[in-house]
Amino acid sequence: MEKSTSQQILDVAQDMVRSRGYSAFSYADISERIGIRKASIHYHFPSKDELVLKLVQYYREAFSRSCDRIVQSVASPQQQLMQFANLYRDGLRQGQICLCAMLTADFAVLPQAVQDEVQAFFQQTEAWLAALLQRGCEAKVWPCYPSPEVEAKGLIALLQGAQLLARGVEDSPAAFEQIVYPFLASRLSKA
Amino acid sequence: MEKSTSQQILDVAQDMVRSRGYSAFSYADISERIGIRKASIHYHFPSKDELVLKLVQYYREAFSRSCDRIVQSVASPQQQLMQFANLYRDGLRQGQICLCAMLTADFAVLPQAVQDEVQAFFQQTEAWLAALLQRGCEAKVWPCYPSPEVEAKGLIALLQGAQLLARGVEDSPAAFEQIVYPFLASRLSKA
DNA sequence: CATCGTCTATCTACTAGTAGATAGTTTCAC
DNA sequence: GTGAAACTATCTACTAGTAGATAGACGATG
Repeated sequence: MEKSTSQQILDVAQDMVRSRGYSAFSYADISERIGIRKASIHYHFPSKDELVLKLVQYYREAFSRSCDRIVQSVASPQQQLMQFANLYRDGLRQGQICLCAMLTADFAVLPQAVQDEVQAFFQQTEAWLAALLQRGCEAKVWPCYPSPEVEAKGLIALLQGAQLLARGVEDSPAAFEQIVYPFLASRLSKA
Repeated sequence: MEKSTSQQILDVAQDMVRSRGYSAFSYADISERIGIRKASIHYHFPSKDELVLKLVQYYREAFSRSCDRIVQSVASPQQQLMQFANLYRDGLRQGQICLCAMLTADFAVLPQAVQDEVQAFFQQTEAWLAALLQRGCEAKVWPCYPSPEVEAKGLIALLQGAQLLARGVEDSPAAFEQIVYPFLASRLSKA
């Protein structure tokens, strides 16, 4: 069974926003990519704002599921942290950065509802990462820093900044790893 | 003496790109802000691409001068690093992030010449910061990490990511400090 | 008078969004 | 079951507005 039209629209829109940004993609672009007329896209998503809002909600759920999968499947906190970092690395192969990182750059031109959803994404991600850091601290696999929340914010900042810096380099995933891995190694080693 | 028209254009364009992004600002916006017709802006900068290219060159020079000032004026490497970090904090009050961070988000839609200039900016900044880290290491004010270049990349990634995360929060500069300062304190302490 | 900077007026291409029609499916009353 | 009504998903054709860009006129300055 093929994907529904609205799902195709969301997928293409996600790719475009993550690689080009909110202001640089249009209904005409989507229309061309999936072989459907502009008006048909408006049928599924009446306005661009609504499309992007749905997009962020959908992205937040998918990202949340990825985090759940990490928690459930893998043993050590170190491995979990590694997998979390690799979530940010993997989009780079297609020239994509985190949807909400891109939308944060475009923050000033977003409608309020989308801004709120982006903020909610970050709070959720920070909370998840802070919990992971806390588990690792309790399991004594890395040092206990004063505030797991602040530590989580710092890590997410690093991951997002590394995504930006890695763009425009020929081998983006490798550039990302070069920045992120030494940091993870030194910052979260047992000593 | 007032600023020249072309300088006014560059200043307004810089503000707009740093707050809204490349695709979300227009000649019409600039025209309105400085009270001049669109056609007059084309007289000074025939195309948007040329305007943005000049903008990045101008920004690179200005940023470079700020770095020079830091090197020359202040005593300790710690203070120099702090001032460098604060360069990234200060634009946040006006909702601005680093011009080249924004343009990296918009990377896919930029003409080649602008992409090259943005890359050059990062290389220059990394080199400057790596040199500062090396001086601090030799002066034994902080530990010597294996590669100052990689360390510099990581720091810049953190600063840019922190800028993104701090947007959309009510007091952005404070949010920026909350992320960056603990990191600088722990990562670059003498022990 | 010639250059500089600005203007008005215009252009083409594109933007998001709408109107109205249509083909195919589903629902439901009889 | 049949037929009417409603719904889904698409289309063509259009709107009003904006994008970057250009041609040519105008006034000032030196």
